[in-house]
Amino acid sequence: MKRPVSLKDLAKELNVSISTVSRALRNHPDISPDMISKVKKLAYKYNYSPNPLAMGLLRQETRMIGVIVPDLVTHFYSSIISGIEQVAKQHGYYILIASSNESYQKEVESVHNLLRTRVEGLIVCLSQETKNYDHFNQLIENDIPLVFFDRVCRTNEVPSVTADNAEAARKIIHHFYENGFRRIAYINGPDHLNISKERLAGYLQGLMECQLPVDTNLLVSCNLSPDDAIRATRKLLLQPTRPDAILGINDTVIFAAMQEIKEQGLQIPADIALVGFTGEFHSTLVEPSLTSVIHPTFEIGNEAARLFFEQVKNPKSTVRQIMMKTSLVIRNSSVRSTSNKI
Amino acid sequence: MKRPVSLKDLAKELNVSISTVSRALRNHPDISPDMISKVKKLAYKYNYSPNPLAMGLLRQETRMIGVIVPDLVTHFYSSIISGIEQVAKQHGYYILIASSNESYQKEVESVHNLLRTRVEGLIVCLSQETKNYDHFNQLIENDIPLVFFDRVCRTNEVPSVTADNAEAARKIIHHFYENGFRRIAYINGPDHLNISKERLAGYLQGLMECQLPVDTNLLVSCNLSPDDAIRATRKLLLQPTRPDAILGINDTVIFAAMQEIKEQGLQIPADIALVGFTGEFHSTLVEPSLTSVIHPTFEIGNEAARLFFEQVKNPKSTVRQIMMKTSLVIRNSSVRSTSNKI
DNA sequence: TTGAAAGCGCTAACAG
DNA sequence: CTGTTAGCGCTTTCAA
Repeated sequence: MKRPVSLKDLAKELNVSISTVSRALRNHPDISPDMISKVKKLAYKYNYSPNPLAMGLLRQETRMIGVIVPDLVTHFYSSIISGIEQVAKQHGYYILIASSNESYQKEVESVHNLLRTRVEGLIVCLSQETKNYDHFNQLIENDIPLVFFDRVCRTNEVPSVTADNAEAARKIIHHFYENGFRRIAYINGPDHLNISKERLAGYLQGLMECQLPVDTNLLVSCNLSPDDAIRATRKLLLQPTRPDAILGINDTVIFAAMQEIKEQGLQIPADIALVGFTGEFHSTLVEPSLTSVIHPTFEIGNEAARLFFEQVKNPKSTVRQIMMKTSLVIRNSSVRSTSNKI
Repeated sequence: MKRPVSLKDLAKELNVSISTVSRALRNHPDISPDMISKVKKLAYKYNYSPNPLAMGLLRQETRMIGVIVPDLVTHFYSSIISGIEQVAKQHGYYILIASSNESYQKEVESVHNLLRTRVEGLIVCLSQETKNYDHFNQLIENDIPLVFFDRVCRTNEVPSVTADNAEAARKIIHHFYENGFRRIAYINGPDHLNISKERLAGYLQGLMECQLPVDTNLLVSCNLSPDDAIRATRKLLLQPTRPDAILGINDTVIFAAMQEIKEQGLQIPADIALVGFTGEFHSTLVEPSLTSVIHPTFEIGNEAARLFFEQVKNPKSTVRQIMMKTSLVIRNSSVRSTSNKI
């Protein structure tokens, strides 16, 4: 792999100085028009492009953003990443992606590795294990741009974009209620996550508004793995009076629940109705199709990136928290009727 | 965002020269033990880490790999990316991901952008539109490491890793045959893609081995979008004698077919059996669960990265083509029986 | 055992 | 209008 052409190479061939070439390429007013065109022609011929390492060194900027997500293979995250990438590209930035695999340990490592490679800042969704947030100190203290999305922390110091989780959960309860469901269970995620707290709050508020009693037997938690979700589902199904509807903290969890419910020979939604969160692609393909809260993932990515660039431009910019509206897409898993919806 | 500490900073604080610090940090034998420990202690205190831009400039290496995929949101690609990342990490490399969105135009742009950022090479899966391969000339001519996976081209000059598509398709035909299906249709992808050609070859060979006639009415093509797959499926269902089994070039296509078949009130597999390719995650969740050829995606990524580093180490290394074995996972969509499999 | 200087590719201030 | 010089952070001769 031979060296790409440099300004020096061009300068030598034209018998001018490096700075002349540099200036010509950037249309500096001091340079004569024919010098400019001569230089540009040669640059084009050798398809010269400036070395970003040299530029980075000079300007102290790498034009790279580090992005840390809990996993890479969920549609939710890949779609958000696409959204981030779009805005990054518009600004001439690239993104470096690291996956924490839902592990605190790996998240901490990723932060350090990314920082070592001199990304200009980080856009992060916390791992489900993460309860200690000290690994972000270095960023915050040094005014290194940082944005959280979905699973957030330190919201006083760090801008973030989240979905309106409480409102979404609240709407789901109303939807269940309107469709005749009364014993509504909730499979929650780890307690320390903001998404768990917010969705739980919405669940409780929804129950209250519908004047349904809060039955703690209908409230179970799981880590976000399918296996643990199955365990949680079993626990619910073992109740003396079974729930007639289940809300899951996300689609992965609710898919697992669905599997277990079918396994036990129960009908959805006749015996138990289901609603999920985040709207994974296959919601439409399962049988019955899954009612789900759709998150505007691509836009969440867009907004996160925009918040990021706000900080790049102005390190002391105000810490904004953006909340995105979700929408409830009603499919067959939560509606008892003869005329099925999509 | 203040500047990270540099060797210079450390040198100044210790009243020694920059080179001493540099050497001490790398345990150079010339440096006295206590100098070494003094330097290291300070470096640790300020958590110094070498500036990769400076290193890159010096060594002419960026330790970055460009990866171009048709899309980011399919499990198939994200899983391959994870596989690439794992090996890259072991070598201390980062990956820069670009998505072509199945567009030739965007693929060409991505190649140039990535090259501009001085990635050390590229790992690529061609977009479905790509028929002209000139944008890889620059890489090939300059011995810049390049590896293709899944959808490949110029296999004489460029190493690649693919699945054994022909064999996989052949096995599917036998599977259909053994389960009593005789009119086996195939929804193929764009003709110019190697995966289309290879899977078609396997399909034809399989038919021959089972002594089934080749009926060109049962052979349709589509671009890989769900909409076009639905169109192709309709065409098949309109045949005077309907196929009793359909093989799809990938799972996206077969999911679309599944939707359309259900739409028309036909039963799977009673009326029509289905088998897909690539084993997307939701194969197990659809009803009936989908028989599918599973690709070892993570390992494909691993191998692609290994081929990449072979070239990094030895630019003139032999051009190897790696073919990965697939496995046929039999589920309900292709088996007529009372006792259902998973 | 340590320091000085050059150079990787580039820009910008300062001279002509 | 163009050239020279210094410097971004680092390693590596060459000197001391």
